[in-house]
Amino acid sequence: MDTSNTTLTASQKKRQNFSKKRQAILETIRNTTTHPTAEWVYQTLKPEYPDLSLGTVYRNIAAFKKEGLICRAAIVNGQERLDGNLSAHSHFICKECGAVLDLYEDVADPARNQVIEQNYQVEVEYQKVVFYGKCSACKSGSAGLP
Amino acid sequence: MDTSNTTLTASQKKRQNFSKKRQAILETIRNTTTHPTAEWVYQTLKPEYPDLSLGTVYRNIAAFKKEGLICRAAIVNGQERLDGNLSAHSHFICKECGAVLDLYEDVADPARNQVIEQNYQVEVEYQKVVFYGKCSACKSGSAGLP
DNA sequence: AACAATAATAAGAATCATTCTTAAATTTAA
DNA sequence: TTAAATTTAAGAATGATTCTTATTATTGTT
Repeated sequence: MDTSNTTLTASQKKRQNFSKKRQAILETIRNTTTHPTAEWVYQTLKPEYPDLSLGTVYRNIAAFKKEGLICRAAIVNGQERLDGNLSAHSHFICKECGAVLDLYEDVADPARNQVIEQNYQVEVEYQKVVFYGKCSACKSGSAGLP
Repeated sequence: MDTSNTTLTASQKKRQNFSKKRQAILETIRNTTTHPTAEWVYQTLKPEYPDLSLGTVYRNIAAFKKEGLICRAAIVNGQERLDGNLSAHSHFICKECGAVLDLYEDVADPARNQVIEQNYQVEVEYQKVVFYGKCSACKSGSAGLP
């Protein structure tokens, strides 16, 4: 059924032609390790794209997540924190200022998922380990929401 | 100053005299392993307390969390899932139906927190491990939001 | 370039979980 | 029982996110 020629589906075409704003939203998320909120992305791009709307940021974030280009790092104080880094890593969340840090220590026990699957008759796709506490800045009292 | 007599602070007194509704909200959360939402608690108690208001459920949940009587198991589909079980355990979240299961396998590595603290100059208070996938019901296609 | 089809956008309304306000009702202390 | 403090119901307000709609931009095709 027509799968061997060079015709692209509408969805494939769409993906090849990112608009400037869409591309900028993705790059902004990829180029930071702050695990930003949608609002932060919007405020960051607003100067360069004065007619950018918050709805566009949210709509593209939803699309990127569906396409697997970005993912959710966490929800902190009711706001989703995004992550453009898809490599396996875990996070530290500062309970005081809300900072989300990347941790690259090995925290996943490969044998563990199998044990869980057997003990509960579930299918484990992935797991997340999140550490909570105070970041170095908040430990020393030099706080301020990043 | 004045700490050795039997006088109780206002806050301590308050805690001794739970209203019926307040007590019922706490017991409802404690007596289920479904990790309910505030709305579920409300709907569950409404028949027995016809004049219960959702605001009362939310207000008491906030108080219980602050007092450490209950905690948050997770946020699933934008809703907080509560946990009256304060013992150390982790959770499995079904990506399909949103079920939150308790896992009692040992997943916390005591040495790990120290490594994280040293490597990042942070203060780790606790960590959470959450497994994501399909629960046994959703694996076999017999779904239905619990 | 001009056209039609498709996709992306800005603006703002709508939604949904949660929090807040207020006035009334209940409980407590004395 | 009376006054002070607490708790509540009801519903308004909030805040993050999603949806709607009309407009604009882009693409593929002549």
